Amino acid sequence: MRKAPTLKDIALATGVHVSTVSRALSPSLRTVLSDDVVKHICEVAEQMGYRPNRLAAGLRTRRTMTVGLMIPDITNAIFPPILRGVESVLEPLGYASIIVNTDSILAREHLLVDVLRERGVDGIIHAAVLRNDPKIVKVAAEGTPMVTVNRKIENSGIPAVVNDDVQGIRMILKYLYDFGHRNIAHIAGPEDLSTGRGRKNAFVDSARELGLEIPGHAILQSLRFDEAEGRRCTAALLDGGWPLTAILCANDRLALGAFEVLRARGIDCPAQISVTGFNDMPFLDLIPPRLTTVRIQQFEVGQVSADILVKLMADPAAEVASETTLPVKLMVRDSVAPPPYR
Amino acid sequence: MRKAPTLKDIALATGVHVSTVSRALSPSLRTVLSDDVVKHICEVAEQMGYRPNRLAAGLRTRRTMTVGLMIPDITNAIFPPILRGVESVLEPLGYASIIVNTDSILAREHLLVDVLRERGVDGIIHAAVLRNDPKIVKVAAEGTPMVTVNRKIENSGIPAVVNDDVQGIRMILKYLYDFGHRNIAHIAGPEDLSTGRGRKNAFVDSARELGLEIPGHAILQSLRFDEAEGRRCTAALLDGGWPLTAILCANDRLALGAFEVLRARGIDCPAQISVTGFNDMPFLDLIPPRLTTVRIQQFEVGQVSADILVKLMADPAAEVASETTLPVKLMVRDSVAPPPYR
DNA sequence: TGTTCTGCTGCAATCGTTTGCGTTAAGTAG
DNA sequence: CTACTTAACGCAAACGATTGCAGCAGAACA
Repeated sequence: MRKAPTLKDIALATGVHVSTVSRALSPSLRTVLSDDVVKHICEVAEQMGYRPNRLAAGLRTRRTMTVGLMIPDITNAIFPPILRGVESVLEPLGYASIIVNTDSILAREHLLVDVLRERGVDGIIHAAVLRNDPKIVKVAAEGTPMVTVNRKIENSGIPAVVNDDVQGIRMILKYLYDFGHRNIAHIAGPEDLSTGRGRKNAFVDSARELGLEIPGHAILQSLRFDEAEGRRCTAALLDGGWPLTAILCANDRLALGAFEVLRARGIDCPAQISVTGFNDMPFLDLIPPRLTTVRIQQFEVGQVSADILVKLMADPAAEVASETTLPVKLMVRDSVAPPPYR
Repeated sequence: MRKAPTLKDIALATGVHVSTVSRALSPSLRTVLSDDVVKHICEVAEQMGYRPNRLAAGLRTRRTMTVGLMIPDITNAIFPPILRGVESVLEPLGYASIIVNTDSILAREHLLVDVLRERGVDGIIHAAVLRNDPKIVKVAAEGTPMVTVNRKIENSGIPAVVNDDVQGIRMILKYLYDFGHRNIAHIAGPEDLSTGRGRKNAFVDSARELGLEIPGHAILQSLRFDEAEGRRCTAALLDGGWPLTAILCANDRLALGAFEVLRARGIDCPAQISVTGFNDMPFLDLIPPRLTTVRIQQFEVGQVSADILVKLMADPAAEVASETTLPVKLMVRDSVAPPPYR
């Protein structure tokens, strides 16, 4: 194991002081040196295969050029595109990312945020926040640049990049309405996530605007954004006896769970019951009956949040939008049809 | 921004030397101190919210407790489960992971391996290696603990954790054969990946064992493991005129591409042409005609590779299996049927 | 009582970079 | 020819933690 060359090694090889080598290798400081010294040092450094030690530099400068990305679960297909969006802006700038999965567990989240801080991340992109979380707010307030994505912590002062949930729910509810649906149930996302609650509120408000009478028991509360909860809620809904003709799900995975239950019970979707989703996760267009859903801009949401984080890392006091809302788009596919004639 | 407390701060608060604090906080060294001093220091540290600075510790000890994970592309659905498998063993041990996407581009891979080394990772799990890659071999030889997963660098001395590709291909080819298929085409994976070449060799060998005559033009060479290449190769295959009755694809995404072309041309799968995949990626069982494929143990492959890496990081000279092959399993679904009668 | 041992803690160097400040020599002006 | 500016570089102190070694006390022993 040959030891990696350090500034000192280069200094020794070139006969100058390490501080001179340091300056020669820094684009902004090399101007104070004479051109030929810079050139010589760079050549030797190159030839020795010098790579700066970010640990040492970070210790001194308090900038590690690494950021932390907190997500609920990387196996959830909507997060990888977000990460690539983040990476697309951060990597060219020289940042690396430490990615952690919180599994939406508060204790894990708190543990992991410390894992990130111990490693001196320059900032955190948080795609897994709960609707309120004092510890995270405290970390941000103590000076760690942070932006939340997809979700937000309500009036926390932490910049958030979100999708236009209200508009998305409104569009898709209107779409169902226009097909003639009046008895529309909603499988809501978890209460402790801003997306869960936000979409539910949007559902209630939009329903009122449309003059729909939605009884309380037609709104089911899921505990997680996954297929199992989709199944549970759908079954409960069907067993409830309300003559629903459509189910508006708070996300695609809940809708996939709904598909399963309907299929198992021999209920045709969309002929008998229409189903809609939210997010438009990958491969959805290959799974029948192709789910009509709302497309969120996953990659872009990552990009925008990274852009903001970069600004914040450059200047923690920078003025950035406290909330950036990206437009969504209705993806019309096959899971919605007119309600059956009765 | 309140500065994070350091050992020095605790030392000041407790009236002892920083070295004493350091020892008190280290489980292995605290035994040399008197119990009450340890207790007092721990209490004060706890109360001040002390978190060790891994940068500083890493600079001194050359261990950062972070590892690098190199994958081709996180949006490829088979990698997230692998990452979770890796995380399941590394995180409890206190390791964090820096994840990078190489996009299977050599130049990016080389760049990113330096990104990891600059940050002083204690080891690298490499799920994106090309079949041969001198630079990576050099990095490993210079002492960076490394294990490759899913793929391998042939006789490089780098421990590899792979799936039993040979057995998988043999099983699925036999499965097709037993249905009566004799004209079986193969869409092979990229030549520069060990999985691509390995599965192709396994196909050729297994075909010979079964006494199948497979003409050279029935083996199409894809350039990437994706749907677009699956489409291209399938189209070329169909246009080639060979009366094939089945297509054995080197992975699921190629098979999904094949599905598309068959559907577009009005060819029924499996009635007219059977198709098989490899990997069993998530959601595959929801996409019709449900693909018959080979399941690899994604999570486990991650676990095992992390286990090995841990051993290597503890002792770079540790004796570890140079190649660990995990068993695969045939997933029988709906995309295979007997060849049409002619 | 003097000596040795042992248990506990302090000292200081070290890891590799960065950076404010001081020093030197060359260059310019008077 | 002296004085003073400026360019170019060296010095050394940080950053926060670890760790070999030294020192000091008290205990045990002769």
